[in-house]
Amino acid sequence: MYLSQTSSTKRYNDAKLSLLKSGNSSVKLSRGKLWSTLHDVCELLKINVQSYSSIMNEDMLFQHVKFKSGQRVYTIGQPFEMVYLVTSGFLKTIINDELGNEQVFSFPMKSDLIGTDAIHMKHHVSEAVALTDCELIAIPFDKLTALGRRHPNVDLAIYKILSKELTSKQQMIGTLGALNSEGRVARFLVSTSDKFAQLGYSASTFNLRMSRQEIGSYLGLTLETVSRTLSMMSQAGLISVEQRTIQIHSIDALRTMRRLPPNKTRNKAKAAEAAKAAA
Amino acid sequence: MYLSQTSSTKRYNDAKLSLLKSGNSSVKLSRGKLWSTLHDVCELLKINVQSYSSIMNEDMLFQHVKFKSGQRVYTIGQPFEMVYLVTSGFLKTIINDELGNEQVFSFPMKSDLIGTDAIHMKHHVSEAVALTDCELIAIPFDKLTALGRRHPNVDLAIYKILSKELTSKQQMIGTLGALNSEGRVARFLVSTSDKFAQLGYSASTFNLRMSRQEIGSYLGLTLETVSRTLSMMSQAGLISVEQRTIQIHSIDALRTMRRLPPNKTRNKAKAAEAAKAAA
DNA sequence: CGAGAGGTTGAATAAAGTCAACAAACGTGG
DNA sequence: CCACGTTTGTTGACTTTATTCAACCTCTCG
Repeated sequence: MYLSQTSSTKRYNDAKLSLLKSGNSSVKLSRGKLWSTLHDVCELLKINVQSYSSIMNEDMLFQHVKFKSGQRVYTIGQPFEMVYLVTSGFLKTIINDELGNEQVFSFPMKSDLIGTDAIHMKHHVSEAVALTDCELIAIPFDKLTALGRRHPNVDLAIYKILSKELTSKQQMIGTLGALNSEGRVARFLVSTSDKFAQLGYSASTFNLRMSRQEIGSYLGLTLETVSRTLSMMSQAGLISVEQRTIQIHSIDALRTMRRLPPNKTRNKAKAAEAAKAAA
Repeated sequence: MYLSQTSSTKRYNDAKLSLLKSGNSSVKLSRGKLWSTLHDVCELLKINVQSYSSIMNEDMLFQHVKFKSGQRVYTIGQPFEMVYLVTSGFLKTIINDELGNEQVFSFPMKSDLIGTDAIHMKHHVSEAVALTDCELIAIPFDKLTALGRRHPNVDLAIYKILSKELTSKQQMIGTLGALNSEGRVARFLVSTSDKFAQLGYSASTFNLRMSRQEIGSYLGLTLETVSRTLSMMSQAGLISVEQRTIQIHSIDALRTMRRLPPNKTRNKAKAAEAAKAAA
C-alpha cells in the first residue's frame, strides 16, 4: 500500500511511538508499516556518532513512506514539515517555471536527504518526484532539531549535511558555468558512477532512471545534445549505451574530459605570464 | 591596519573577552579593534530572536577584521575555523581549476555569511577575495554551534541561513541551466538591484564592483558577451551603462526577460495538451 | 603623460539549439 | 500473447547563439 503525498505528512502522528521500543534490529515492522531507529538514520547519512549509547536510547522512531513511480513526495507551496531520507529508488527534484517548463535540480537516490531547501520557508520551494517506486524515511524537522540540541554530534551532522549539499550545488554551478556539453555529460556520468560505487553497486555498469529530456534539463542542454554526446562517447569507445543502461569503459578519460570553453588560450598566456612574474 | 589572512584566524583568541561586557551600543571599540555583540550579528543576519534577553546576556563578542581590495579572507585548503559575516565592502568567492582559470561563485556583500561551504570539511573548498576594502565579523564556528545548542532560535537560524543559501544556489543553477545570455545578465542585474534595495541603497542606480570578466565567469559567459548584452540593453533603453555604474530604467522589463532556449514551442504544445487532458 | 588594465565592437568560427523524420521500446487492452 | 498506439531515443540538415580573435578605445594610476 502506497501513501499519497497528503496523507504521508499526517500519518506520522497517528502512530503510538510508545508501543515500539527500539531494539537491535535495523527496521521495525508494526501494523504493516516500517520504522527506522535513529541509529539507522545516522548510518544511512554516514553520520559518525561517537556517543552511540546515549543517543540510541532515544525513544525515537521514524516512519517509512513509499511512493510509486510518478508520485510526488512534496510539491511547491506545500507546508514544510518533514525532510526525507531516501532508502531505495530514484527521484528527481524540480521546479516548474511560469509555463510548465520543468527544470531538474537533482536526482536523489539512496542516502540522500531531500526537502532541506525549504527549511528557511514555511512552504516547499521545489518538488520531489519519484522516478521509480521508492521508499523514504520521513523525518519531522522539528524533531530532528530538538534532537540536535540535546546531542552535539547530531546538530553538527545536520550542519555538515547542509554544507555538503551547498558544495555539491556549487560544483553543479561550476559544471554549468565552465563546461561545454561534452564535459557536462562526462561529469554527469562520472558523478553518477561515483555515487553508485559509494553505495556498493557497480561503478562501471548502471541504469539511468531518467530520460534524456531530464538529463538535458539537469545539465542545461537539450535532449538531442545529450543523445548526440552519448553517441559520440560511445563511438569513441569510452562508454557503451543501450537505452538507459550505461557501461563505462574508461572512467579516467571521462574524468579528465572537462574542457573549458571560456578564454582557453588567453588565460593560459596570462598564467604563464604570472608564473614568469613570480619567478 | 589591515589583517592578513593568516593572522586573522588567530587574532580572535588573543583578546580578553572578559574585559568587554556587552552593553547597549552596537559596536565596541577596544585596543583599536571593533567588536560586535551577538545582537548585532543577529540583526545583520535578519534573525528574528524572540528571547532577546536570555541570549543577549551571553558573554560573547565577535571580532571585526578588515581586508584591503585584493586580499583573501580565506583560501582553498586553509583550515576551517570561522565563518565571516560581511558588514561592509564587496567580495567574490571563487575556485581555481587546474590551470589558473578562475570560476566565480558569488559576490557577497553586507549581511552575507561566507565560508559556510567548508563546514563539512576540515579545510576550505573555495576562496573569498575582497573586491574592495571591506570589513567582516569573524565568527568561530564552534562557538556558534555551542550557542545554537543553548538557544533554539539560534540553531534554527543557522539552519535557515544554510537552507537559504541552498535555495539561492539552486536559483543560480536555474539561471545557468535555462536562460540564454540575455536572461542571465538581466537576472544578474535584477538580483543585484534587489539586494541593494534590501540593504537600503538605491535599487535603480548602483556601482558594480566587479569586472566584466568576473561577471562573465559568474554567469557562464565570456566577458565579450556580457559587454555586448549590456550594450544591447542600453540601446534598448532598459538601462544606462557607464563603466561599472548601472542605472536601471525598466526593472520590470528586465524581470520578465527570461527567455528559455530549450524546447520553447514544444513544451508549450505539451502544456496545452496536458491542460486539455486535465479538463 | 604614458603604460596597462579594463571595456567595447566587429568579423569569422564553432557550438549548441531547432525542426523534422524515423526507429526502437514500452505498456495497455483485446 | 500479440497488435497497437504512445513515449522515448537517435540522427540529419539547418539556424541561431555565443565564443574566439583582433583591433581599438577609455579610463586610471603611477
